[in-house]
Amino acid sequence: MEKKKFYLTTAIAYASAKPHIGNTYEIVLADLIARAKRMEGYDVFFQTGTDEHGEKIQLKAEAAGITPKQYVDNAAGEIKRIWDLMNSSYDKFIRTTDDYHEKQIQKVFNKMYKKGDIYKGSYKGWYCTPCESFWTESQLVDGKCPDCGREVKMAEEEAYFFKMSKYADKLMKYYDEHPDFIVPVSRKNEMVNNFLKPGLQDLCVSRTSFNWGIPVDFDPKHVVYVWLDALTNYITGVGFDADGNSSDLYKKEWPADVHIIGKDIIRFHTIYWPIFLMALDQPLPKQIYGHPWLLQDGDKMSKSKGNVMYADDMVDIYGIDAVRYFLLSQMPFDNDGLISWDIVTNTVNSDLANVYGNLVQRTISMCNKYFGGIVENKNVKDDMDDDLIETVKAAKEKVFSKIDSYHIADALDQIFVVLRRANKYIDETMPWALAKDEAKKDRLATVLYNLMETITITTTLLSPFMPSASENIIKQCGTSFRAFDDLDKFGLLENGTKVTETPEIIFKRFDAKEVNEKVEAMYESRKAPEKKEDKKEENIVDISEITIDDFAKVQLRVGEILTAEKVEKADKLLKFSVKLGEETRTIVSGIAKYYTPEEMVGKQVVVVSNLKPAKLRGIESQGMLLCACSLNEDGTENVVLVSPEKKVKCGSTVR
RNA sequence: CGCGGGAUGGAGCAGCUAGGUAGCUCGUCGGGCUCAUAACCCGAAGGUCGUUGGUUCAAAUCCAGCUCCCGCAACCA
Repeated sequence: MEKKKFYLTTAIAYASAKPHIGNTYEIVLADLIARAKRMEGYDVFFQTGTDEHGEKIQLKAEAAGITPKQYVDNAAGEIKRIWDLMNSSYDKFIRTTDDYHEKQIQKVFNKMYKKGDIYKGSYKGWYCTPCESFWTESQLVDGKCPDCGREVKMAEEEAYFFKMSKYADKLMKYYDEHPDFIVPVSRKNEMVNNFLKPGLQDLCVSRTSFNWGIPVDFDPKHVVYVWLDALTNYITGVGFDADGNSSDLYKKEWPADVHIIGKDIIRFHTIYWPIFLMALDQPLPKQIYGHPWLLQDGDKMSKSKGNVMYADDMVDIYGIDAVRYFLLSQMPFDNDGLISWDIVTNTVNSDLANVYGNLVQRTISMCNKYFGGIVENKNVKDDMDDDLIETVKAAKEKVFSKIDSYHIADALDQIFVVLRRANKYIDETMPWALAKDEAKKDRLATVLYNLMETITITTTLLSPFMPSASENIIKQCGTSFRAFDDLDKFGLLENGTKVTETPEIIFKRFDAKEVNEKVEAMYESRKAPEKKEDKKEENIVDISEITIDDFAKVQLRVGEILTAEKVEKADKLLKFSVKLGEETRTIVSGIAKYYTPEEMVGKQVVVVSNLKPAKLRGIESQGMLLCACSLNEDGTENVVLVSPEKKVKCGSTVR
């Protein structure tokens, strides 16, 4: 019988920075599913890769003084290194800078254009020249600029658009007919209520403001929008051809069985991606699973907060499989998971070392001690065996049904129920007592056989989660992985199996204090060089000296705050009118978290008075308030207004 | 009133779709055992299931209001 195919993908990782442990979760999760499916007998194709275009990468490359291509080569290499380090068994690693991909994107764009789904248009709107901004009809006040009240004119900026709305009904219908399309379901409602019901806007699918992207071949000053570029990897990677000459691999694998993605990009995968596919007359993926995030100290992980946890650092300390285990066991199905060095240490110790590792260790050493390492079932049964055996036999079904519904932590928990049961079985049967009585030798043999059989089956079940550790254990047990079809049977372990004479500890215990010291030292040793690099990369201006003339360009003046109010629908912004000598200006500032409007009124502040006006939440801010900013111990920001030390005349210059 | 999620013993979670004695892991305390990685096994303490009201013989579970957190969106000159 031919094997059923199973095509799964991760989202492709954005090649702008080293992936942290939260990003790494996704590849481990996908890898687990891939391995589990292979074990079940599916013919699995597993694709991952990197997303390498876009303005952000262009800017980062410029800041680093290298070409974007050099930048992404480097970043993609780093991502691939970590994916490999985590022992992920992908079949294909696609990069959006691969030439076959770029060529297909151009074809796809062309095809959509010819079909009429993409049209050349413009950000058209009412343009206020002094304010340099576009307004929609509804934003205008009496037909004039809502900001400055001046005349506006109809203006355009050239761009290509995709007719999203054309496919909206079809997409809704697809949702209805495929209730499992979006997992978890709660996300589906979010998409429908937020985007489909209000009506889909046409999506701008080209950019002219930067050039690091795939050029539109018939209009090369445009670059293809990154999401159209990135999403399409799922078909180009397996050989899709827009002209109809798709590869056999494509014909076999597409549609994908599941796209595994982070919950933050569900919208792109459940709305734009299916619609792009409809436009190409291709079938839609069967399922999108938007997994939750790993939060560090209750916060979304981000580089700016420092002390970010990386997979390779964790592997250095705990080992690959312990890290994989942690990621997979810690993440709830529908809720964000937590991570910290203490939590990892604790989890690894209590689950892997105490329950699993120790069970293996004590069982092997008893086999050696009492029977010279030979495992043999003498069939001296006891009622107390039944519960253990039933628990073992029931595990397979439970584990795989949990994996199928992406309840990964629950699947692991099912296995650990068996392992805990086995530890208890040792206490119930008391092998050391049996060993003292020669007449009970055969009973003792059976007890140890039951334990070894339990270890063989559970270790096989654990192998997709922890491939190399389970292989190691199976080897120490002197046996081999149990076949999938036999996982719900008990008693297939061959008599005469010989365990290793020299068992080695597979999961050792860690001392939380030692781990923390190690981590401290690691962060410390890294601090100095990394800081420099960061500055070079992101804040090139900060480190270069300026001349007095440069400084003279900045006009600082003292202003007095006349009024202050909150900006509607923006929780960070306060709007001020500030008196600067004769004139009064409107200034918007993001300090609502630190100051209330009331306490601001009457204060004298330092204002950058010749800053180019900018629009914030639709309000023009004509200057900037100076604040002293620092990071608190707990990572939160402390922001304090800079104010003249004595009352001075309004509008005084500051130098 | 932009959209959505959450609130369950000290910590992290399950239970809620189909109401009926509140469950798991970790931690704490007491005991047991000695094959094992100071591990393993047993027992105990600890919760009026965010709050108020409603439906019901019966509500963590269904309904309504409220409070507080967290995401998305917007936004930090």
